[in-house]
Amino acid sequence: MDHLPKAFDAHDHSHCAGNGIAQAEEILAKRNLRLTPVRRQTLEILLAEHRALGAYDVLQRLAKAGFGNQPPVAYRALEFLVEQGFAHKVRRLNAFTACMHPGQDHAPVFLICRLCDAVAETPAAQVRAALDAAALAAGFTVERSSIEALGLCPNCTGAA
Amino acid sequence: MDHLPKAFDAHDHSHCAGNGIAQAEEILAKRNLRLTPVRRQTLEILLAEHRALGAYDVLQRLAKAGFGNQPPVAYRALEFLVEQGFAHKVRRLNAFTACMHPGQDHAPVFLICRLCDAVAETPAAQVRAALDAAALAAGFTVERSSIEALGLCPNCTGAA
DNA sequence: CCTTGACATGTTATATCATAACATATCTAA
DNA sequence: TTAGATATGTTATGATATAACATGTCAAGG
Ligand SMILES: [Zn+2]
Ligand SMILES: [Zn+2]
Ligand SMILES: [Zn+2]
Ligand SMILES: [Zn+2]
Repeated sequence: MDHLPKAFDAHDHSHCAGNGIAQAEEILAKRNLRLTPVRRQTLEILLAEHRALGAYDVLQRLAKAGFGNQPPVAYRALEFLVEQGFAHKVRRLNAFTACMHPGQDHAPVFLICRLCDAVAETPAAQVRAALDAAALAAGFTVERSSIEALGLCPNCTGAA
Repeated sequence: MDHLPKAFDAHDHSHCAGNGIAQAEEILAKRNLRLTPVRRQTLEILLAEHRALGAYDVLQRLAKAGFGNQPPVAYRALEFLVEQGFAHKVRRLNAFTACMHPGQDHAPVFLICRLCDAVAETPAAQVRAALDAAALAAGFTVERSSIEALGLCPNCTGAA
């Protein structure tokens, strides 16, 4: 089993975090939008782990870093990151995770491990195509989609 | 465009409701489980429309029908119906909808119209297969999945 | 400069969604 | 007919999310 998503594989995670911030800065500069301190910190919080964090978890960490600790502080930063494509909301978890391919237009497919809570974003083209075809047959136009699988990641498959 | 899902097409809706209850009764009898008054009423409430209702909407209707009006009343009935496969939770909406193919083992794919709120369940085999393949490539074992599309139904596509 | 308008943040309050825990009632089978 | 299992009622609280408004920051145009 090669080419595992980073979330399921040992890797130099400092790259993930560093790249995430760098790409966000670059893309936002092109769009004339600002990666303000709260937004930056929020993205760093999400990038710190390959899993999804609830808004209140994020809020708590923001508060520790010296930002306001009222819910809108977290929700606004998260909303911005989601709109700009640097984070996604995982609906099954009511939680947020950093996007692993910012800049590339993509509808994410999430694999969520129910044991270790790892969240991986996996290539979606085929799944999207199948969904679009099913929708088309029903005369339905897809604008946004959430595709999420809950199960066991490779590391937890044995331990089940 | 033929073979539209009922949710998007004019149809004799009394069949949907009647069949839904009848099938639930039959299946539950086989399983030695009971379609109690609250459960039955809850299923009727969900079957009444091809859309998803929040638990508190359901609760309000249950209260009007003479049942308790505390949240657990609705959540327990909904949980039972979901476990037994007569209803699904639509995660994007935090809401519940009656299953259109009870008895058949299936992971649903939902098409949710953002204008008229109609929710249709559409054939999922291809989409599921694509998702399973993507997961397999990542060494991930899918146990449950939610696949939901938000967009415009055939009736609302023009009106957009 | 300095004003002004857009954007961003802080804060209060409240809305919405969901479950824990325990008391009471009903059904089923020994 | 009584004991255990299942179901319902009720209180209380937890978890998630947004509305509304006050304050602060910044960058352009005068
Ligand atoms: Zn990493
Ligand atoms: Zn895992
Ligand atoms: Zn119908
Ligand atoms: Zn519609």
